[in-house]
Amino acid sequence: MAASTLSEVARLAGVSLATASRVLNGSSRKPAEGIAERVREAADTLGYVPNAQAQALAKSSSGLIGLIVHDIADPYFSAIARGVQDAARQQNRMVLLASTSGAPLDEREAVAAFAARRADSIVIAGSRSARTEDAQGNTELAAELDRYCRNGGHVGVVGHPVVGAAHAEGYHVVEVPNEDLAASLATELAASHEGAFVIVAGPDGLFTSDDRVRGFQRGLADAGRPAAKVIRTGFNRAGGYEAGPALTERIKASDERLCIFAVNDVMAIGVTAALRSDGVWIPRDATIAGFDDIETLRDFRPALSTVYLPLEDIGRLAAGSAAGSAAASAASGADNHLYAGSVSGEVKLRRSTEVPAETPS
Amino acid sequence: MAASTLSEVARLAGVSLATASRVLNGSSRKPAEGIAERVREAADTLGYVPNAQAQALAKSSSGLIGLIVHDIADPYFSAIARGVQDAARQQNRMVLLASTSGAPLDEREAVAAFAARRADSIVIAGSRSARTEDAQGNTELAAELDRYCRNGGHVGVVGHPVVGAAHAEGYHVVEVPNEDLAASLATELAASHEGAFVIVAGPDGLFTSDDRVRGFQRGLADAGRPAAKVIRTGFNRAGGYEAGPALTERIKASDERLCIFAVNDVMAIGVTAALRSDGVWIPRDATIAGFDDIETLRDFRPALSTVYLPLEDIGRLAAGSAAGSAAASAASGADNHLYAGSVSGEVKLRRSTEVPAETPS
DNA sequence: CTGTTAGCGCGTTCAA
DNA sequence: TTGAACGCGCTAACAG
Repeated sequence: MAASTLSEVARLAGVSLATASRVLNGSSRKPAEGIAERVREAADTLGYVPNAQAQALAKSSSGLIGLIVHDIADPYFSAIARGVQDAARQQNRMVLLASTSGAPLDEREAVAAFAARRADSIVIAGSRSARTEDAQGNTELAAELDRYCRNGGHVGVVGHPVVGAAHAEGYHVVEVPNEDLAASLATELAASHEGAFVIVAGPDGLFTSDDRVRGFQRGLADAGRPAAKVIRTGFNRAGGYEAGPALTERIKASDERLCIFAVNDVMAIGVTAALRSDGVWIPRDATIAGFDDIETLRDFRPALSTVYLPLEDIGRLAAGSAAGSAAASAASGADNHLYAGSVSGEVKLRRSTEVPAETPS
Repeated sequence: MAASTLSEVARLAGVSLATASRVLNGSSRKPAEGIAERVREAADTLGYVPNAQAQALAKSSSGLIGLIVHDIADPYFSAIARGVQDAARQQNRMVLLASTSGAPLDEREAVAAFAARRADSIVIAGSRSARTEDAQGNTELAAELDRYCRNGGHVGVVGHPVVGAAHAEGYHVVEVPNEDLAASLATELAASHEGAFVIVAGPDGLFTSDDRVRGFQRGLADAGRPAAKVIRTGFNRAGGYEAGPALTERIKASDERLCIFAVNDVMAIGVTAALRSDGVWIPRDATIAGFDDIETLRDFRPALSTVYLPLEDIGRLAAGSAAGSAAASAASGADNHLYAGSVSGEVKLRRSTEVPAETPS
């Protein structure tokens, strides 16, 4: 990766390094236009590309935003990534990507790598977990983040603070009202559904999943309904699919109509696919709702009832909380290094939870 | 972003910089274990994180892979991104992300930014375009890439070479047999479909789209069928949706069954949604096929006939062609700086192109 | 085997 | 305004 350097440009233009630097990169002091033109010309003929590494080293600011996701191919994360990317663009920065499949230790490693690259800020988009097997990983991740923040880094976390993380300066959280929205969803569903409810959830300890389960149960309770049974499975499409057989059995065994709440859309899709292969049709034989309102899934049939989440905005906010700390602080009085803004969602009832008016042919 | 430096560690451990460096970062020379332990301890208590920028500057190798996509939230690109990410992980590198919405000038800028960061290699995943309005952008992009390659950079392009790019050392292309696969698709469809065909394509000049159109027409011709009419629209879901009305009209006007080929899956989904809103049902009133076999869309009903593309492998290959140049060169005899490997796909006929056996109730 | 030294490419003080 | 010199943090030649 050899390329022409600033000193080469300076020599060709017959000026000093300092002058060339002032011309080519934004400086407060503006050299004479005559000289400037010569320098620019020299840079052009040499095909000069400033070495960002060296600039970063000299200025100690890299122009990098680190983004940590579980899986970039998951539409949930790629939507957030788009938001982060957008914010980065506006801040004139670039996005460094890391996929960790959710393991705290991998995330710790990613944070360390970002810190090594002196990323200006880090966005952590994956759901936090409180599972015992993740305890050590969480501790180490928290320590790594803490150190990063202490060194002047900014962190934006989506959803929940990292377990055990200190409320350090520069540490921000984009709050996602998973619980309240799930409660609203339950309330609305309870209004039209008379049978029982079942929740297809992610592994115990996964905050996002747990929040949605808790909220849904609360909504049910508020509506005077008994708590739903909870099936634990993987937090992805495959997990939903695996939950299929148990659900099929329950549906076929009872005359009562069942309403399934899968804690995210891709799980709901997995469940639907599994049920379908068993001859159970939505919404004829049972109804189902998801969460996230994933864009790619909106054309699904039956249209999936779900909760819309402004994923792109979430990413933008998380990425922006680093650069726009001042604004965020101004908006919220106290506790301003924890708060990075919050977003709201919206319950979307669609065909998958419609109660059929009458039996079709 | 201040952090403890190597010299601080060295001082605390009572050794020289060089020794500390040798201990903490991989070096051929291994210091005595007693000293090494002291250094590691010092690094640990200081929370030392090596400055990758400085390392890169000294070694002139950044450990960065630049990835250029049109839109990271598009499942096609996020699947490729996953592959790139995976390859990066294996190479012990990190991925730098840039979304450009397909404008060559934006891509040029991204390449420059990657070059500035001294990325070891750059992967360009978006479709190339030969539209006249992109001519200047293509030229500049090609020039930028050329310079990058000449400076020792490696480039991996998915699908088509950048228009006008020199076949420079370090320039690789992952060939995607869009045309042949589209021809196969046409052949298989022609075997069971008796009516006319229509193609819903992207803008004229978009290589990926044009290739698929050409291949499909060729397959049709080989099967003794007349060429399909081509509707030009946006290369995304919205484009497909917009093509709906025209298709509806055609379908309702004629008694003949129509088979639609949308040049990618998301367009096919858009078309399907539009038709459905007009009361046209797939595969009852018409059939449709897409291209890409997007994972998130596999649970769609009616199941979409399409052409499977190993997107993740494509990303892996494109990213690997930089690091594994030697292997790639060995595999292909001549022309080895252009060839980075090729992939194959597979026609997947599903329900969306099934001819109904008889009319249901 | 260890320590010293000279860059890597650039920003930024200082004098001039 | 311009230029010379130093330092950013680290690696890789040397010398010891």
